[in-house]
Amino acid sequence: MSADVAARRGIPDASVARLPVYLQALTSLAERGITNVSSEELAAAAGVSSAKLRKDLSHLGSYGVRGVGYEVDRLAFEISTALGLTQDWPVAIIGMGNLGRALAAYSGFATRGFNVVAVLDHDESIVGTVVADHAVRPMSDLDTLVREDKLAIGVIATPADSAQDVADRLVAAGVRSILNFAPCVLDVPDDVVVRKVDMSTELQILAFHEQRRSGELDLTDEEVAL
Amino acid sequence: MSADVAARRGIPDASVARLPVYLQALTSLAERGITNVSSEELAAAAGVSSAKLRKDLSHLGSYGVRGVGYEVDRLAFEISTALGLTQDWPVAIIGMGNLGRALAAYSGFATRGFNVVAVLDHDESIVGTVVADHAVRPMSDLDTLVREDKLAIGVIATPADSAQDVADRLVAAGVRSILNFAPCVLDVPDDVVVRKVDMSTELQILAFHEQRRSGELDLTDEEVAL
DNA sequence: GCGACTTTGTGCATCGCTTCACAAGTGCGT
DNA sequence: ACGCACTTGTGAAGCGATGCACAAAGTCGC
Repeated sequence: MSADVAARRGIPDASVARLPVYLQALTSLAERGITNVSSEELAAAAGVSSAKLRKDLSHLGSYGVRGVGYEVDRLAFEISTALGLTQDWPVAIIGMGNLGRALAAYSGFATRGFNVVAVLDHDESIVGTVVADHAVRPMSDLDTLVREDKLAIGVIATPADSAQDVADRLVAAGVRSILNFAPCVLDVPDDVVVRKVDMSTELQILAFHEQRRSGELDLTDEEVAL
Repeated sequence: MSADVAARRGIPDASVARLPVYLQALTSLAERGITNVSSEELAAAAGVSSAKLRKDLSHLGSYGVRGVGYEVDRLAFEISTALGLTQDWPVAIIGMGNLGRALAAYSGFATRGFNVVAVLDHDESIVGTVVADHAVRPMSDLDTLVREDKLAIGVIATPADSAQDVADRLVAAGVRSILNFAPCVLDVPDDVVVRKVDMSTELQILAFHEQRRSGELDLTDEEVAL
């Protein structure tokens, strides 16, 4: 019961962000027929240290057996429960450009607790066309979706200059979780959670490291004073 | 000169990860004709605290004027320099599924110092077809691309089960920066930098917060002992 | 049963990032 | 020329995450 409390309150954000990775690793192990795993092995599969893994899992409860390790299926279930994946979350994708269509067609949603209930677009000429088995709906359908389909998560796949407007409409309709693919910062109320995915940002971070590497070569020439 | 040292060494990872956001905000401000900005204003536009912004910028050097603020163009240039965006980085996209094609068509690359020099796929029946002005090339072209086009960054847009194999080929060819869109953990040597972008992971984090919110309602009933 | 071995869960020290608070520096009005 | 209002840059304190090391708790062989 104390574990149940920990599962709801005070799991560090850094731990939460790693739980999906552990779940991926566990699923992969299960597919290979592995039923038991030690923290050392699972940590290696997830690319983290074993101490970190054990500390993360300890926030969920005590689901391992000392001297043995973790049962793969059991641990996957417990992580799924902690993440709230025992229920299906209705998701809507807004913006049917290249990226939006790719996301709509992506099969990874359905496999783990997410259900694309609708795809929308602002453009009247696109509304009505079919993308990945979904008829594209107009933005005005948002309220209906929240009310009737219990829409909980909105995915923004529009250009940057439309993103804030879409976010405002999502918030107004009652959506409090947003995944933003547009390369811009969204301004939303405090109780709305936004996660940003931006490949330009990631590439720029890679460029930084790439540049730093090439800079290291002539570092010895310059910093003699250090 | 001391600023130049700081620009190369010891910029905290957390700061580097935010620099692209600042750059976005600055670009947006410049487009609106704004030439000067205070740390308070820029911080608001980037969604961070002004203290954090100033500390981040202080790692690059001292490019602000006390009592006035920052010149937008100048600061954008300095951040671009720190990130290594003054040169164009050659990028290759591997995997021409839905996502790979969407990425290849994405215009955001060219605008920010990245140049898609090639798109590749493992599947022989796709090789030779044209995607977004690029003829799809076979995986065996990787070595040539690194040698002749100075390919520095590889973008993996394949299914999860091919991703590790692609990563191994990239590393073998000499690529040391990888952006991974496949939902799996990549095992690479220490000197290779991998950034992972995974919408399933992000959705699961959103699901956690969404579930925690609904759990808070009956929290008062349960935790009387606390 | 019992002792040797294995692995978890966790207190503690450490590290790095964030936040605070203010001295130092700049422009402006008078 | 001078003081006032404003904003940057930064030392120092605070906070959360990470890594270490080991006691607790279990299994296996005999």
